[in-house]
Amino acid sequence: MSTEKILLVDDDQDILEFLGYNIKKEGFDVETASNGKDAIEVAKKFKPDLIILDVMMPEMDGMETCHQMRNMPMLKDTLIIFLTARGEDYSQIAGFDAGADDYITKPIKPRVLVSKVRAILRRKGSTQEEESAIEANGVSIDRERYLMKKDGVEFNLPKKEFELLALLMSKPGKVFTREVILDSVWGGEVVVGDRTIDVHIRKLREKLGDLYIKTVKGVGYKFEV
Amino acid sequence: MSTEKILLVDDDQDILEFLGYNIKKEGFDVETASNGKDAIEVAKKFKPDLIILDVMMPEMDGMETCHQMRNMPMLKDTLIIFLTARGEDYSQIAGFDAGADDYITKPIKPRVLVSKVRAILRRKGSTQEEESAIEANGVSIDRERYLMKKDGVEFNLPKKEFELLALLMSKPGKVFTREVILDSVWGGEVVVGDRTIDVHIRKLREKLGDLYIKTVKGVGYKFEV
DNA sequence: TAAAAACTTACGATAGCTTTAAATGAATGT
DNA sequence: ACATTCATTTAAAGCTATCGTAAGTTTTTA
Repeated sequence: MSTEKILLVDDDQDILEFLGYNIKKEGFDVETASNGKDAIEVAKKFKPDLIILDVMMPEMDGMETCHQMRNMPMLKDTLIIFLTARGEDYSQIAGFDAGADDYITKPIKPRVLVSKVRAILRRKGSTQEEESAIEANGVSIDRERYLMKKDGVEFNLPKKEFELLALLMSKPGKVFTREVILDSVWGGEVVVGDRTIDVHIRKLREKLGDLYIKTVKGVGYKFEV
Repeated sequence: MSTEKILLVDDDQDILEFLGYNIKKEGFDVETASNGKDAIEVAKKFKPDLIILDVMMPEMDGMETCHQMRNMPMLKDTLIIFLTARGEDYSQIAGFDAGADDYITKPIKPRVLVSKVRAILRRKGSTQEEESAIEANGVSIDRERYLMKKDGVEFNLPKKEFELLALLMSKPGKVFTREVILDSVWGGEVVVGDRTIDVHIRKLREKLGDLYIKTVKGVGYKFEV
C-alpha cells in the first residue's frame, strides 16, 4: 500500500501550514491549495485519495468546489471532508448533499483530524478487499495475522524480521538494495548501520533455512524463486 | 429488510403529529414520545433504528436524553438525529459530543427531514452488517444479550472488556493495532493512554485464560485461533 | 593476494508489554 | 442519603523480547 495522498484546501495560510505539518508528520503525502479553483487544478494532477476542504472560502466556497469535483469522473471516488467553523449556520451541513463524506468543526485538534482521516480512509479501504497474504516457494506470509508459514507450519516473527521478509517476498526474485531496505523497513529518518540488516537477514535464515534468502554481493538481498 | 422504526420525540404535540404523519406516509414505522423519560421507556421496548430528538424540552432536554441513551447497550447502535431551532445557541451543537449522529434545524420541511432520514439510515446500513453472535475457539459472544460464553458457561463482561473482546473476535486471527483498538472501542476523540488497553487485555485474560488473546509486540493484539 | 563485502557471535540498551496498586467515578444496595 | 461494590483509568515499577552495535571471522571480487 503506497502512502495516501491528501489535498488540503483552505484560504488561511496559517491553517494550511498547521494542518499540513501535522498530517505530513503522520506519514501522509500532502499537497495544499488556497482556493477552490486551485484546488481543482491541483486535484487533477495530484489525484489525492482524500480532500480536506474548508467550507468558507472567498470566491468559490467549499460546497461549490465539492460540487464541481463530484462531477469530474477522475475525482468521483475521492473522499471529501468538510471543514466548518463551529457556530456557522448549520444549513451548511447540507454539505452532505453536496457530496461530502464527512466533516469536522473548527477549531481542530490535530489528533482528532488525523484520527478522522485514518478512520475515513480505512472505511474506504475496507470496501476494496485487500490481499494480505503472499506466497512463494512454500513460504507464505499473512500480513493481517502477522504470521509466517513454512511447509504448513506457522511461525511468529518479530516485527522487523517480518517486515523485512514481507518486503523481500513482495517481489520474489527481485534484488532489494540495502538503501531500499532501510527506507522501507526502518523508515526514512532512522539511522541504523548496514550491519543491522545483516543480522536480521541472519535471523530470518535461521528460521527459514539458508535456501530462501540470497545475498547478491555489492547489491543487496533477494527472496529466491 | 423490514420497515425501519423511527422514534419521534418532541414536547410540542403539533410538531409530533405533523412530522409523524409525514414520515409514516413514506413507509416508516413511527412511535412518538413527548419527553425524555418517556422516550427512553418507549425506546427500550420499541427498539427503533433511528430516534429524532428535540433538543429543547422541559425537564430532561434532548442532549441529556441522548447521553443516557448512548449509555444503554441496547441503544448503543441506534442513530440519533437532533432537532434544533435555528438561531439557538450553537454550543448546542456540542450535541455531537453527546452522541448525536446528525441534526436538523427547525423550521423543518417534511421533504428535507425525510431525505435526511433516508440518507442517514443508508449510511448506517452500509457500515453495519454485523452478526450479533460470534464464536471461535470455544468462546462465544452475543452482542444482543451482552454475554460471553466460555465452554458453555456464561459470563457477563463490563462494557469496555466486552467491546474489546468483540472487536478482537470480529476477525479471529487478525492483529488489531492499538490505534485501531482505541478508535473502535473508545472512539476517535477520546484520549486514553495505551496502558489502558493493556489493563483491559489483562482483565480479559484473567477471565478467559491466557490461551486466547495473544500479544504481537510492536503491532497489537489478536484473538488466537 | 589484498581489499571489500558479508557473516557470525555475543552483549548491552531499550521499547514495549505486563503487573500491581491505587485514585476516580459510576452503579447498586441499604 | 449513605455506604458499598464494581468499572475504568492512570501511575509506577518490573520484565523481557527485540533491536542495534561492536569486533572478529569468513567469503567474494578484482
